[in-house]
Amino acid sequence: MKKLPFSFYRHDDILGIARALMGKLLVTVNGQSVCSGRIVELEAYAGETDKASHAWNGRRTQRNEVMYGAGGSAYVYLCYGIHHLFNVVTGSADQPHAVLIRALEPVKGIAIMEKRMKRKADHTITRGPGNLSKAMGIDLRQNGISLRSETLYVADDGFVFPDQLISLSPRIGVDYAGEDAKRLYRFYIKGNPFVSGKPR
DNA sequence: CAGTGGATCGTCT
DNA sequence: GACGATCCACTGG
Repeated sequence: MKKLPFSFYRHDDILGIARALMGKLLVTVNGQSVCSGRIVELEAYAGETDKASHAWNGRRTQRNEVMYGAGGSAYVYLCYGIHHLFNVVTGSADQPHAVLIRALEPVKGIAIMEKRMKRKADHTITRGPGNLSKAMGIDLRQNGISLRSETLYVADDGFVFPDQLISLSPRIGVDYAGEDAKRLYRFYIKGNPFVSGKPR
């Protein structure tokens, strides 16, 4: 079980990185509490040329500043005033690519997740970007930190999903993005109950 | 089931 | 002052 090296993130093949992140482990550590989950759904956001991205057309604000740093850090922001959405920043410096993590299959720390969610674990406990952040204890405090931190990291335990299990679709909730909304930038595991949306 | 609307607040105009 | 890379409860069929 190894933390991914920065070289994993710091190049501009955003779709290649997205594909490679499928099946990796997201880990959070809070004191004695360790939680981890396997990535089963995500979306790529292709920087300045992608209308669905916060960095579209070179948009650069206090909020999305971390996207413009070199890959390998966390971009967390608040959505609808309620949900924290967790992104993996990728690309070389000034190349504001990111991958939104949308669903995990819980691996460790399920009792801790239940406590955070105030309910019993089921297939929805880490389903959807808002839910997984809450279950994993991710919020704005993690914005900008390294993905090789003690308290937050992405790891490879050798597990790989075969290509035949991976499906592509348009991204969720980006209808405003015109032609870019049609891009097949969402990756998910076929039939996995932790994947958001309707089964397909 | 599908469709609708409320929650709730940091961020940008 | 408006709105969002969401979620869930609630409605009606």
